[in-house]
Amino acid sequence: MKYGVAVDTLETRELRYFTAVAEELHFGRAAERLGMAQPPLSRAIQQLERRLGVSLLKRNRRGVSLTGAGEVLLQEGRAALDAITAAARRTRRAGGADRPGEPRHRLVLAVKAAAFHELLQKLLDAYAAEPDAAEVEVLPSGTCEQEEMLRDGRADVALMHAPFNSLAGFDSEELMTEGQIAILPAGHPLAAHKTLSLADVSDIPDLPLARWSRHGTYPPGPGPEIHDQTQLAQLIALGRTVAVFPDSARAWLWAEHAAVPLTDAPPVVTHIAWPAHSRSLALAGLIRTATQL
Amino acid sequence: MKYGVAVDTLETRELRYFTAVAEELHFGRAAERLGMAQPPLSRAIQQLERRLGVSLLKRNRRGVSLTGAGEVLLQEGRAALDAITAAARRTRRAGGADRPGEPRHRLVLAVKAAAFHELLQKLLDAYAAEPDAAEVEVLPSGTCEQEEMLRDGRADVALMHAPFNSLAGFDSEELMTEGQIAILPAGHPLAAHKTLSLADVSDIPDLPLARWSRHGTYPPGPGPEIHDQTQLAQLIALGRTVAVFPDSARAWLWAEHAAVPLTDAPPVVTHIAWPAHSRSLALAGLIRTATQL
DNA sequence: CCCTGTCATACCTGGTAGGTATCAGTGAAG
DNA sequence: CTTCACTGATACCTACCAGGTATGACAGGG
Repeated sequence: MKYGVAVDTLETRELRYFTAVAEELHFGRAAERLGMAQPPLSRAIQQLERRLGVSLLKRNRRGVSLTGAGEVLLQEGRAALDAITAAARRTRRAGGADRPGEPRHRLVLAVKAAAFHELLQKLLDAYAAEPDAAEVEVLPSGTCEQEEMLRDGRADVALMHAPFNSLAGFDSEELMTEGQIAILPAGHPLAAHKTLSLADVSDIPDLPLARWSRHGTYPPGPGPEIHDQTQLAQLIALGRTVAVFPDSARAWLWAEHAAVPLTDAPPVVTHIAWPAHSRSLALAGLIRTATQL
Repeated sequence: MKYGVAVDTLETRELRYFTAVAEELHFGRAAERLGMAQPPLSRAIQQLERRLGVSLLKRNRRGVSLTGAGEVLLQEGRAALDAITAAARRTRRAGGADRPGEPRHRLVLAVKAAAFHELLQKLLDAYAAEPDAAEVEVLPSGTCEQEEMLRDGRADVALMHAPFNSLAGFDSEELMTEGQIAILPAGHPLAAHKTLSLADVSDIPDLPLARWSRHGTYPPGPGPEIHDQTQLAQLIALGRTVAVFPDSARAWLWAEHAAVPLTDAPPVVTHIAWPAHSRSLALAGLIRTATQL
């Protein structure tokens, strides 16, 4: 009996296999995705179920579906796999930094592409002036992708916009709060208003709200599909759409744009966020700098 | 070349091995703790370092110490191992619950032993009255151990006392806020005061503050070492110590005790907290019940 | 009724994890 | 200076098991 102890442990391989099957709901496709043959995959899952003493998949005629325990393992397994790859990435990033003078840890800061201009600039400048500042790599991320990047170790720290980003699972500090504005074509009648409400801009007949891409998919609606800010700026300038942004977006407005404050939009809070278990000195320095801005 | 792809992945075994060595700082002892011989352990760590392309340990004459990258891997690896065992535990707990009627997920609620009496009672009663309530197992935990229990899957949800527990890394909802009181022997001169300050109780000559155990160790100081509330209650009754508690501790005071509000003690906020990635319906129900108390 | 698509089973093979024996370096003690 | 004690590394071997191929069992659809 080699097992019988340590049944509360899973192997990385098992997590990867199960996740693939649970996502594909098809052993053949999952095996293909994993770059292996189907039979060993079937067997591995069976062994996993036997070891855990739990049935994870319902093998129906024509396909596979998850049991309750399977759903739990999919959730928890993804989190665990993220933690594992994060460990590998961060370790590798910290490596090689031992010999040349200081342990000059490189920090990766995830930032929503084309946001936080001013704040980011100030932060980087202030931090670079610190005596023992680490090198900071700014990693542009797609819409609301920062959470993933922190979780899987691509980034060490991120600037986030509550309530758009979820701070759940991270440590964070509040940096600033701002209102939101509607960005309209300069010539539009509504652009003349001193203020607007969300209701005012959410159904302007000729100006549907733009829809941002998130992981390649778009929320439903009539508006144009957008995946970068320049694109959006152009569509607004052309009088084809309207968008709602935090106040600091004024920094990149064009002459053809008009900004009108929204009275009832929730305030946007910018946070600096990082994995709760982080203990890096370099990170601590960056956070200190940020909160003292 | 079998590797060359997927270098950003670590095996559970490798994480366990490295963690053991990093904690013991001694290959022999680590191997013993892992129940294996020393040579394969040495080799495994070497392979790990080669795969990551990073040196993790400094092999000095007489023992081993961690490099910067090693420190990072120890931190991140512990988090990953916790996530892995949490996945196994929670999956197993969810198992077998598929067939009998509803997927009757069992929830484990971690509670600091002998705290939250009233609130806990109300919560359990209210939740049990819900139509599709899961079975809730109350898991008593030592001082400030709830975080670990959530992290490694022994618990699904916890009641925590900010600022004593750190909510970092979890999702949480605030349940109640209360002041703190000093609990003194009834006959003591200070017991006659209407209010006290922290300074007043922190150095009463004849009543040193009690020191709570945390993971078997005690903070330094002159006071008696305490590891359960009954013990403490008795020592206070005997006039040997004084303690500071949230207001709700009045529920378990003895006749020989006197409670005096503290004016400058930070308020204690009771939270219900859970892993941020949790998606369980049963958990959501419990949280909803808690916030509506 | 056959054909197709699905997952499971049977059997084989190679890589590798882990064991034992031993080496090699270093500090302490005599 | 020599020797001993204690450390981690190396050499070599074996057994296990992960993964491959071939095939079976079973269900639906034409």
